[in-house]
Amino acid sequence: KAGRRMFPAMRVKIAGLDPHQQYYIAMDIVPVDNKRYRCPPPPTPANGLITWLRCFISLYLYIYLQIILHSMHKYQPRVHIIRKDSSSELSANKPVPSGEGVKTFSFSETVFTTVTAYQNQQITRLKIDRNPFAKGFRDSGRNRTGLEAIMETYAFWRPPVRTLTFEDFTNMQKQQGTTGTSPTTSSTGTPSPSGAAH
Amino acid sequence: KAGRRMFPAMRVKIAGLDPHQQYYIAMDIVPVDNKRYRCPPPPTPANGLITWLRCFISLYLYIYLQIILHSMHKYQPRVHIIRKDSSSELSANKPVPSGEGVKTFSFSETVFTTVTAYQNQQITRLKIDRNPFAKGFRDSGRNRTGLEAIMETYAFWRPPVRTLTFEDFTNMQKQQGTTGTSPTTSSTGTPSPSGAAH
DNA sequence: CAGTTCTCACCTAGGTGTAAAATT
DNA sequence: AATTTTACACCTAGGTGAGAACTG
Repeated sequence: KAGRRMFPAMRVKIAGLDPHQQYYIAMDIVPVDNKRYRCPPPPTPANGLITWLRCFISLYLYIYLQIILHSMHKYQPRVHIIRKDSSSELSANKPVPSGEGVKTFSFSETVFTTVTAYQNQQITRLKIDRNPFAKGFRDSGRNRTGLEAIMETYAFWRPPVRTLTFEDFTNMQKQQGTTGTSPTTSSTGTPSPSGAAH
Repeated sequence: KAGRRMFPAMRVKIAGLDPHQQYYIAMDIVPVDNKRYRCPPPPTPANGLITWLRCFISLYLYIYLQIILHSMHKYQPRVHIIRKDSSSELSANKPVPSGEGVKTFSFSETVFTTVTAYQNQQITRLKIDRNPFAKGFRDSGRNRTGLEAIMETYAFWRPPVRTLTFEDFTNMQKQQGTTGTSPTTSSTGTPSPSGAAH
């Protein structure tokens, strides 16, 4: 066991795929630059957090990627949708293919900076308040109430991990069939996950 | 949440598949008869337990099936290997197809009887000694030692749940390619998981 | 009374930030 | 001095059988 889990997690919603076509969904994380960042890190636009909240998500797909990042650097997660017939071999070690039948999406809202210790007290509070595993550090004095609390609860709510069933794929195909034709993607995520040191 | 997890879990090892062919692996549980069993249940052949222990298992595939069974009945788990080109639609609700390209395996060692309360003290001890979640009830006086303890540890050891990666499939295909040609299957399992009542 | 359901203490398994210690 | 590593208390999440309570 090495490194720590990314939080909040990268989440994407995909619509408009061709139900008669098979696709690969790939994800990677690429460096934004070669700079080494020092404290305090530049302020991060956290207002995109709630903006992208959506209520209906049809299918949860958990991928445990073990990605090694360098600390104190900026990274950009990307999502790739690859039509299966685009005859390029897929491998975890090779770069994602490009060209016809391959679409890559990256969102500036999800750029994050890796750290081993939080340099900013606001980031610490954000994570303590949002991550259920950090409940032990929560300041019960400043509890959020009402709609705000509910929204925050649902913003990062996730069902327990499970393996997909045939019914999931059936429902997925049904839902894909009811939408349009051109690929659309939206994402929810924030900066500031802690990264695993090399 | 309803019912309880099957323990020990059904485990199969498959070899001899054609690496250039795609397959579905399916599993179901069928009733052995319509009888309703009463205490004490007939003695179960538990000696097949260690007999089938194997050291090399290349790939773990976790499937969380939610199967509803009736209590106090006997059931037989089955495993199906279905060549993908056998053009019959696969569904969780329809019965498994049969015919060319479909092979079904069932092992009498894995027949089990569903209960809501253990009728046999030996079964209780078996489960307490083997299931890591029941460690709290273990009688530390009768600890097994030496090779026996190691074997028992490995007999039901399982890695943490994770999603498969491309490398897993790559390795899987390599390993399949090195073995023979005709499908072979072996299984480890014992009777007596507790079932979810209807 | 035979079976079933429910609650509970006790586990496994692993994700948090903290603070001290180690490293560079 | 800045950064990383490590051990730790405190969580989430959920799987055990025991035993009480419940049901027909």
